[in-house]
Amino acid sequence: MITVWMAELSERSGLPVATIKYYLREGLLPPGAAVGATRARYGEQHLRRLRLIRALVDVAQLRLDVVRAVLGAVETADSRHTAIGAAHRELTAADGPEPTDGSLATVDALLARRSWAMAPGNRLRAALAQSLDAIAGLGFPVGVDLLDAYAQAMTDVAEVELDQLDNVDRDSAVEHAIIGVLLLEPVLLNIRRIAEQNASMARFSARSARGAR
Amino acid sequence: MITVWMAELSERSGLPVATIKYYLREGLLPPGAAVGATRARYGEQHLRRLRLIRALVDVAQLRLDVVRAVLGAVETADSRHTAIGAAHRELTAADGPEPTDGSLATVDALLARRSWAMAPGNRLRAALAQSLDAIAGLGFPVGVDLLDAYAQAMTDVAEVELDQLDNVDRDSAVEHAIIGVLLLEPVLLNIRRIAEQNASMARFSARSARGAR
DNA sequence: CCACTTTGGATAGTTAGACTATCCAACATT
DNA sequence: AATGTTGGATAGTCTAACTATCCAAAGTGG
Repeated sequence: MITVWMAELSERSGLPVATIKYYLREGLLPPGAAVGATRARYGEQHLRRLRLIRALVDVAQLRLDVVRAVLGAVETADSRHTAIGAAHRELTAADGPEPTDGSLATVDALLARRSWAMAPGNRLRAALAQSLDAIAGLGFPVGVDLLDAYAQAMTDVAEVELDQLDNVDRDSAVEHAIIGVLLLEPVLLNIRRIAEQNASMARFSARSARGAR
Repeated sequence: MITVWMAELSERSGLPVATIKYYLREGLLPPGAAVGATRARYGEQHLRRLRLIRALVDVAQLRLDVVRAVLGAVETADSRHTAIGAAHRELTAADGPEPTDGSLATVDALLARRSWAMAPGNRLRAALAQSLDAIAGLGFPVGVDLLDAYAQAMTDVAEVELDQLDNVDRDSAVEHAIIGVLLLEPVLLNIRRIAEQNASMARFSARSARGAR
């Protein structure tokens, strides 16, 4: 196993030594193997962890305390299935206003239509209800057909995503679970924006053509 | 038209007077109608704007400078189509590392497969490539079949989303465009997480059953 | 019409998050 | 033995988003 000093870890990760020390202090990076009181060696996994942290911060826009929570929770998971669940659990913050009964009912109806089961304490139910409330509070409630379209689309997507996860060796399953849950979000959202622009442009041209006729 | 003083605007929006003054200074909220040097009246649109700002900050996690840019850009748009485009443009920040040629080629191939056109300067192309690079940099490149699944799913979704936009009166089209682009993102992501958990659970149980047989 | 309250506008202070820099004593290298 | 790097502790910086204070001009109640 290759091991390196702090200086090289800094160089290879592209992060200043001071920042790596900060991550060590914050418990985001496990300490290196101590060799005497003022020296420690770091391995390949430290480098991989640093890169993962940076990706979560830069791409997924997570705060460091959330990164620590996700990393810790996923690490203690004993399977891909529980790893995904743990990642979701840590990412679904229990903050903001309580969801209304109406939005909770909407969510439950959606779950029922798709025969989706959900453990009693799962915060995703409340989180979805909260995001519906936020929109309804602005006067534009989300229609049932849009919710169904989202649910159908995400059902299709989830199958393909899990296919990918099956082809991964056990060691990197944890990292892969985090990547699958978090880092694919911007990919999906960017594609949504492109699709929206194109669909919008198609309708716009169609309307102009009709108007000009 | 109903108009109110600062005190009532604060009360009805739930925001402290100091915060509303801050938003006025920052140009997020248009000034009220001045009545003398130390008095101004605010209308219903100020209240709606404040609620929209809070939703963009709390739900869509936008920074205030981005909120200002989005609001400004969308307001000067002359149709729903251009409003959506303007919102996307302001949201697609031109930061981070340059995308690699490989990821750009992957994006272009995807666009070609779906016959999606894109204006030359559109930053969405680079943004999508960057998010692919971030994942590839961790050693788990995104497969073409996953990209296609995302593209198909988002194509379906975009049609339903635009159907909603058609049923909206001209006045609130701007707000609706912002909501459609930004506030529906958390809804979609929450549904994705629920769908993933269920798909993951289904496979997990299937595997356990096979193992126990 | 006069004491009292509210407001707009300006300015200064606060808090949280994420670093960044400095020190120092203990090693290790030359 | 001189020089240089490291771990560990501590303190300082920077930005974003408020939050608080002040003050003079305007209303308002009596």
